Amino acid sequence: MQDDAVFKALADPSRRQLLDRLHEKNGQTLGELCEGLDMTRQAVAKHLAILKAANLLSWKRQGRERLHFINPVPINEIAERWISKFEQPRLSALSKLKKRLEKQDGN
Amino acid sequence: MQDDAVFKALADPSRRQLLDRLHEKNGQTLGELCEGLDMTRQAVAKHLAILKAANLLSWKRQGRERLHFINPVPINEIAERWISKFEQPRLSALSKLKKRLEKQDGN
DNA sequence: ATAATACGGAACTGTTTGGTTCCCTGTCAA
DNA sequence: TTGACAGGGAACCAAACAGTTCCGTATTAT
Repeated sequence: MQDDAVFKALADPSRRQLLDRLHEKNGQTLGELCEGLDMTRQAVAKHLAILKAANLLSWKRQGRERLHFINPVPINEIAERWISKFEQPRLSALSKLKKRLEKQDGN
Repeated sequence: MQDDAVFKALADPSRRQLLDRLHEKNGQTLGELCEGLDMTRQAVAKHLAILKAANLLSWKRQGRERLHFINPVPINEIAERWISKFEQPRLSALSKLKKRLEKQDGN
């Protein structure tokens, strides 16, 4: 599966936090992303590499810095392809569905 | 974070496959879900326990069987809470465009 | 009653993973 | 040109994880 890397990348809280940070402010450097993150720079770099491998972000060198840019497309693809498998337009419809499904076979 | 269990649960291909199967046919037993899955019943049971802990499915005993029911609500919450962080309107417009273009090309 | 069926529990194992430490390379400023 | 700054590579470690095997407990069928 192609989306495996994306799901695995999103499975870690630190990586989701990094995406959050990049979403707040795009184009941050490695050092910037490390601030306040209670882990070493190398650990953060590893997480960013995993996110990059999942195509969730990209970066480019600028001098001795590395600028990071988020790529929301794969997440959107999950929303459209995977999650839409369970697609019900609204939450109210969803809870109705759940109840109906539970009645369906059992009881 | 509350959604951590959901992301972790979705990170495994076998678990996604189990959700797929349940989506195709709800209310299946453990044995049914094991069929053709190239792993032992106990392994499948573990996966299902993880999915249950993430509130992605539930089950109830019926005699000596265990019937499984999918719960799409947490996935929808991801779609609404997490994914909407990344400029969903622009992206869905983009993917609609992409689909339209793919129809024209026929590839 | 006996045996097959359907599942539960727990110990054990190899691999993955999140994180560290140590050291190296490239870039900018004084 | 020297040194500080920003990042890169790789070895290493402990914990988590996917999966197995062995055995136990209800439930159903004969």
